[in-house]
Amino acid sequence: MGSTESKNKFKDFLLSQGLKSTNQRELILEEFLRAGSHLSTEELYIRLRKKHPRIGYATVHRSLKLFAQCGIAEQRHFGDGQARYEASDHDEHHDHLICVSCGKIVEFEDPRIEALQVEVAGEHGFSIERHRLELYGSCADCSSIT
Amino acid sequence: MGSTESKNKFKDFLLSQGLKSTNQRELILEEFLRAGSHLSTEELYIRLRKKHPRIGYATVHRSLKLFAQCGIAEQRHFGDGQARYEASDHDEHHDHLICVSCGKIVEFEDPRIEALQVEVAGEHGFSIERHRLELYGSCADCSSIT
DNA sequence: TTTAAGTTGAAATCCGTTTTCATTTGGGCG
DNA sequence: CGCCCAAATGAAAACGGATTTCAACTTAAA
Repeated sequence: MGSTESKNKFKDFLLSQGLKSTNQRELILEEFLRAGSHLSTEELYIRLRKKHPRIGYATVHRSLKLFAQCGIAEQRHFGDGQARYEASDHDEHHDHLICVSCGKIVEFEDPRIEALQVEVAGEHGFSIERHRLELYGSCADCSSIT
Repeated sequence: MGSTESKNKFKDFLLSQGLKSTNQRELILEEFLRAGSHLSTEELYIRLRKKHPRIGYATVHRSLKLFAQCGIAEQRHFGDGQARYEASDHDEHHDHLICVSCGKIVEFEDPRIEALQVEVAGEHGFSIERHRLELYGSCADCSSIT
């Protein structure tokens, strides 16, 4: 999903919900799209603060929730106790490789794994709505150092 | 891992770390093993409280951490913000199916998925230490109701 | 026993998240 | 344009689970 597309989708969402388009929301969305994925609320807040010191943490938090509601962002939890948000591709699901050493996060996608998930779930009578797959280990850089 | 085996492993662990075997720790471990898996600290605490009102939440919390440290339990997070613990099988890894409707948790294991995970990680230069795979959806019971 | 070190439970603290509330702002309407 | 009201904002407070503190109490080794 492109940057312009996300912005339009957000505007439509605000309109449809009777919510208002504000300067803060625009700034936050822009920074969110610019910043690359997997940011925590805190990280995004700090980035914004540099250029726009009057923006409050609560507004960043609330905006991220709105982004998630309208489908341009997704909330993730990688076990460090913080919620992280990533811009969503929407038609393209993906999973994550996380380096336990340097924290690098790589996205991947494998239809074979997805297919097996559906199969296994079926064997237990489940129909899957969504899933979470995270692989934790060492990336190439960190493996070579040790 | 059998119940007796876990108890012995815990005792060995305590000894090896210069920690003490106490009545509370025994009670908590017994109730933990009896209770079936995926309990939160809170849930285990409530169960214990019925028979042993003098046991404190902090002690339950600390004991569960010890169980995890010595390898007889594993901590899990299923996205409801609470840590849950399960007795660990240790040589047998498994993943989870979670019913979003009734909260039922089913364990499963699929070597084909595991193999693909290793393969995909390798393509990105990662070596996997551990992973998390959770499938969220509706179980057979809940699907048939709706 | 005596004693030093570890443990306990209640309460306090931590820390990310979420809410409150007084004030400000957006934008529809005359 | 200005008015007005609902929505939004930001600072601070509240929240909730996890963790720590600390004085009193156990454990187990000598």
